[in-house]
Amino acid sequence: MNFDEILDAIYLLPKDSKAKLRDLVTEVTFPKGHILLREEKVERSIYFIKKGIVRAFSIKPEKEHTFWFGSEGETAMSMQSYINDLKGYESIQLLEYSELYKLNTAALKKLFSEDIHISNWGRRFAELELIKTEERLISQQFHTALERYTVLVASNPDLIQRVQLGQIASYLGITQVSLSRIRAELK
Amino acid sequence: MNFDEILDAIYLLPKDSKAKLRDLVTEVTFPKGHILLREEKVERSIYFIKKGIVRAFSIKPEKEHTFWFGSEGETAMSMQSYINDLKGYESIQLLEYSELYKLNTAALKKLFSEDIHISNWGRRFAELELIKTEERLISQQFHTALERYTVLVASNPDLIQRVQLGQIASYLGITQVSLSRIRAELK
DNA sequence: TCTTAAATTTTACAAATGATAAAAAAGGAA
DNA sequence: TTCCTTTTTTATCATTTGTAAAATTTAAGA
Repeated sequence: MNFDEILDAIYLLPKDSKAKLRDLVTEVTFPKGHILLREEKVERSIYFIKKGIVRAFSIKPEKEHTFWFGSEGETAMSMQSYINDLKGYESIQLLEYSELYKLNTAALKKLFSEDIHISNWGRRFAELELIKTEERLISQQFHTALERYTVLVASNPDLIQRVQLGQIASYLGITQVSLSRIRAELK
Repeated sequence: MNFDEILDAIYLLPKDSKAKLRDLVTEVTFPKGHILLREEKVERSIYFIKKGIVRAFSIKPEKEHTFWFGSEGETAMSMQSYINDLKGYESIQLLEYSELYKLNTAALKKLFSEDIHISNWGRRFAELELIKTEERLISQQFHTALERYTVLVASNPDLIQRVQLGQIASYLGITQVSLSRIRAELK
C-alpha cells in the first residue's frame, strides 16, 4: 500500500495538497523487533504502515500490556504525543520487518493551519481513529472474551498466525492461559 | 457554560467563524427522562450540554448497557451518525432536566469545507474525543473494577450522587452486585 | 406520617478467570 | 536431524465475578 493509497483511504485530497504531504514524508524500514517509539517519550512523528505488523504496548507495574496491533494502511503513533504534545503511554514495536512512511507532526500541523483540504484530511483521520477506538471500547466492555476472540479471528485471520498468543491475550484483556482455554473450547 | 465557552474549550476560533457556528445553533431544553436520540437511527444533530447530565446506553440482547455519561460542556451525540452517517448503537437519555445547544451536522460539515478555522475546530473536537475514548479503553482493559470505580469517584464525585448504581456498574463493565461488593470493601 | 414502590445491599451458589507449575508442542540454529 | 529455546497447552487450586433471590434501605406519593 503506497502513500497515496493510504492518504486516499482516509480522505480524498486535491493533487497539490497531496503533493504537499508527500513532500513531508520519508520512507523508512526496520527489522523485526525494532522499537519504533518509546513510552514516556514525546514522539515527534507518526508512521503509516506500508508493509508489516506492529504492536503497541506499555510496561505498567511489572506486566506488559499489548493494547493495539497495526498493519498495512494503519498508523503507528502515540495519540497523546500527536494530539497533546505529551509523552505517550505506549511503546510500538515491529513484529516483523516493516516498511513505513514517516511524517513529522509539527510540519503536518503547519499544513493544517494553511490548507483547508489537509485540515479536513486531519479531521477525517482523527474521526476514523475515534470510531475504531469506540468500537474497541464497546467490544471490551460488553462482550465476553470468547466473543472478542471470535470477532478478532474473523476480522484478522492473519493476525493470529503472525502474532504470539500471549500478546493477543493481553490485547483481549485476558491471560494467556484463558485464551488457550478459549481456543481449546472452539476446537 | 454558554455556547462560546464550549467552543473555546475545544479550539479558539476567530470571531467571525464563531459567529457562523452560533448562527447554526438553537437552544433546547428537555425534562428528566427525555430520550434525546435513539439507537438504530441516523441522528442529524449533535448536542452540546449547557446544563444537566445525560447517559448513552444501548439495549443489546435483553440487557441495557450504559457506556457513557456526559455533563456540562460535553457533547451528546452518536459518533457513527456524525462521522459515517450511519445509525448509532446508542440511545441518549437525560438523567435530569437539561439545557442543550443543538447543532445540525450537515450544516456543520458544510462549514468544514468552507472555513479552515472551523475545519480545524472540527479536527480538534474529534481529537479530544479520541483521547477520552482511548483513556477509557486503557482503563477498561488494564485496570481492575475497583481501580476504575475509585478513579470515577475521584474525578466525578457528583456523578455517584446523581446516577443510579446499576447504570454506573454497567458503565464500569461489571454487575451491580459486584459494584456493591466493591463499595462495601471501601467502607 | 404511612404505604408502597424502587433502589441498593447482602447472601448463597455456580461459573468464569487468574496464578502457578509442569508438560507438550513448535521453532530455530548448529 | 538433533539439541535447545521459546511458545502453547494442560492441570490444579484459589480468587473473582455472575446469577438469582431475599433482605434492607431509600425515595415518593397519598
